[in-house]
Amino acid sequence: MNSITVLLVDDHLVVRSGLKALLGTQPDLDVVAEAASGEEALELVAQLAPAVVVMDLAMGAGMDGIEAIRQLRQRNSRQAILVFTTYDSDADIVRAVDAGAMGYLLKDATPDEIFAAIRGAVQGKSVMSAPVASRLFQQLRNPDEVLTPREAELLGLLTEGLSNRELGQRLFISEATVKTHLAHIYAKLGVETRAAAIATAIRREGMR
Amino acid sequence: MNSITVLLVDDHLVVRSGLKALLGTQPDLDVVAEAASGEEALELVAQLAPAVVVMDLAMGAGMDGIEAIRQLRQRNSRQAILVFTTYDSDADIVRAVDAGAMGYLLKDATPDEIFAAIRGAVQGKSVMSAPVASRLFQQLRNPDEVLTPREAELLGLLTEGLSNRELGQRLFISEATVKTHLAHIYAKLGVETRAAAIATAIRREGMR
DNA sequence: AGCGGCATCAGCCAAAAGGCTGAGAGACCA
DNA sequence: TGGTCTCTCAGCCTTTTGGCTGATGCCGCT
Repeated sequence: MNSITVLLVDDHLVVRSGLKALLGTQPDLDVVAEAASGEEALELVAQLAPAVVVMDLAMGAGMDGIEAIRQLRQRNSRQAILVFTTYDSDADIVRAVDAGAMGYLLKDATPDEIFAAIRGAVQGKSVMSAPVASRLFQQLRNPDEVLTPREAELLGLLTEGLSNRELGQRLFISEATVKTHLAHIYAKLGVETRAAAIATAIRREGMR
Repeated sequence: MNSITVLLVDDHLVVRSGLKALLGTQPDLDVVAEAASGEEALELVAQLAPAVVVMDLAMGAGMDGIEAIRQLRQRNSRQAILVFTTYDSDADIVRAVDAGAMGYLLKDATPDEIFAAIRGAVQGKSVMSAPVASRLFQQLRNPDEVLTPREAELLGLLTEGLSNRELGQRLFISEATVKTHLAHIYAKLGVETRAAAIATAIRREGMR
């Protein structure tokens, strides 16, 4: 019947045309437009009101995917938003779901997974790749491992390579307090040294 | 005339088909095969002897792109190898060129750039995206800041969060030697602590 | 009022990391 | 052959980190 209208958002032309070619093999899926940036996506959604938006998170310049999702939600548009990206970083997943994404697919998903996700999304089903799902579950199962705001702040500075003294100065707290926070952070991250903390933080939060 | 035969190597189906669609618009470019892994690529090159191999560096499982390039070179095959990847990390660029890549393109390159690169590659020209080129130049201008192989190896392990003792055990060298290497690495990276070294290494090398 | 979570700080001690100097072996190159 | 680079190792000393214990004030919830 009515085919499902799809908007593709990805800053890489190659990915867009690949996805378009792929979706073109399905009679019920209809790619009505492509956007190379978040801004473009917002415009096209307003104009075309596609049923599904398939969106990459990393966008070269300007608004990133997360922000685009958030803005789409705010304009209470009723598109189902599917994240389609290369990386499965904890922070990205949580932020995307939080911003209002219906599903989260990795770029190495099989065609069938992609089709199923899009069809599911319009029906309100939320679909995600297996590795993504497992990460989400882990977040939910271990709320103990969620950093407090202050700890997160400290961890952020930690990944810049600051020493305890510098951390203290930057946050206007004593070195003793810095050490206390660090101990908590290490425990929550499951590491024992600041080096490991930095490594896991940068890798798992997708910090750059 | 004789069209240019191309082999695409990328673990993402979407990227492959996008690239294929793109190259399909050019009468003189002929995608004769696609590979999803380094191993597959080696096989297909042996069978089909394409004129150009367009290869992603990050391959999900098994042999990565760099290794594939190296092996292709060792089998003194005469393909021109073009790297086509998302990130422009210093280490990747150097390693790819070192392994024998003819060119280095980023995935946000325009179609024309991609076409030109492929055509240039078969003629022995080496082509690279502007940001890539500038990084390479910087490397050439500051040879003092280039890590030795051993140092790079150590830095790689460092970003896993290992201690000096663990580094030594892993590399079969004494802790004293580890500290020597680290001192050199810090000097070259322009940092003073391992924390900062890890931070800059992960961020600038695109390590994950 | 009481309890728990959060942020703050202190002191003590052991372990790890970092700065410095010096040095030998092998590879490579002019 | 001599110079340079790389990798290897040692000792010594200072600074930094990390582990542990304990403590205070604040806020929010019951």
